[in-house]
Amino acid sequence: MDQLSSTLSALADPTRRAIIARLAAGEATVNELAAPFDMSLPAVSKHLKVLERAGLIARGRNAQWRPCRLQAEPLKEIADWIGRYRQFWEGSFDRLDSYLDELQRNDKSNQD
Amino acid sequence: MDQLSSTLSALADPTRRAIIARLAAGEATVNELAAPFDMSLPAVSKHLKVLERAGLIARGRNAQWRPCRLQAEPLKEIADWIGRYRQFWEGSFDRLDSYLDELQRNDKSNQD
DNA sequence: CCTGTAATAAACCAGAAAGTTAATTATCTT
DNA sequence: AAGATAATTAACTTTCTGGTTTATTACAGG
Repeated sequence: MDQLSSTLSALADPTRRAIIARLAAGEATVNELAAPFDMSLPAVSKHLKVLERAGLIARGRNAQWRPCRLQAEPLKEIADWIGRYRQFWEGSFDRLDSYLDELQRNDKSNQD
Repeated sequence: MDQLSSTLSALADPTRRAIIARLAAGEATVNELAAPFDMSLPAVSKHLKVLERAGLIARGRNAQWRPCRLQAEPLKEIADWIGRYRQFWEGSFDRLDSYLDELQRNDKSNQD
């Protein structure tokens, strides 16, 4: 799966977004991350694996703990993608102008 | 499913993102949208239903055609969510400062 | 060395997703 | 009324997802 798709699908789950939000406050162990959820530890462990495979978290090692930390870089790709459509939700816009702008931009960054 | 999750999961598919990109250039019928893909028409029809349920497209009616048009408003919610993490991918940052900023912001817009 | 704690792995299950082909509906055209 | 075109619906298959419980691995400390 491409990077953008795997980042988006990793984020398309409220539990995983909550984990990201928690990690924005700093490192945390698996048990700490799991505490707020009404869900087994292995379930949280699986969510972490999804986030890890998407490159959104990294895991260290400290004795029997695996502290997780946020790796936000993949979010940039989403921000970039969505930025192309900003004009479509921001107030009024002239569709033809928008289209022409888009075509011009496409000289450099295309696709998707 | 919550709005943010359904928008993110709708976008977590390259076919659907390509459809969005196409619609940014203006309305299109189902057959027009399906043309670039090596996939049956019903498959595309299903993708459109996913996008519609996420509020990302709207469908009109013109004789036997159902022209689709982009509705980008749900993207705003993603942009807002992701904006909270901008500091984490933009160059260097001081984590404690970031955290404190975040806490302050949370007085107003919380969750997720 | 045994026990407790942190975490992952394995095996399993139910339901959702993404595709297929064949059938159906709706509309225009002649 | 018949036929062609646009699109959806139905029925089905396969694979993925998100959860469970039980078992296993890895480490710390008495």
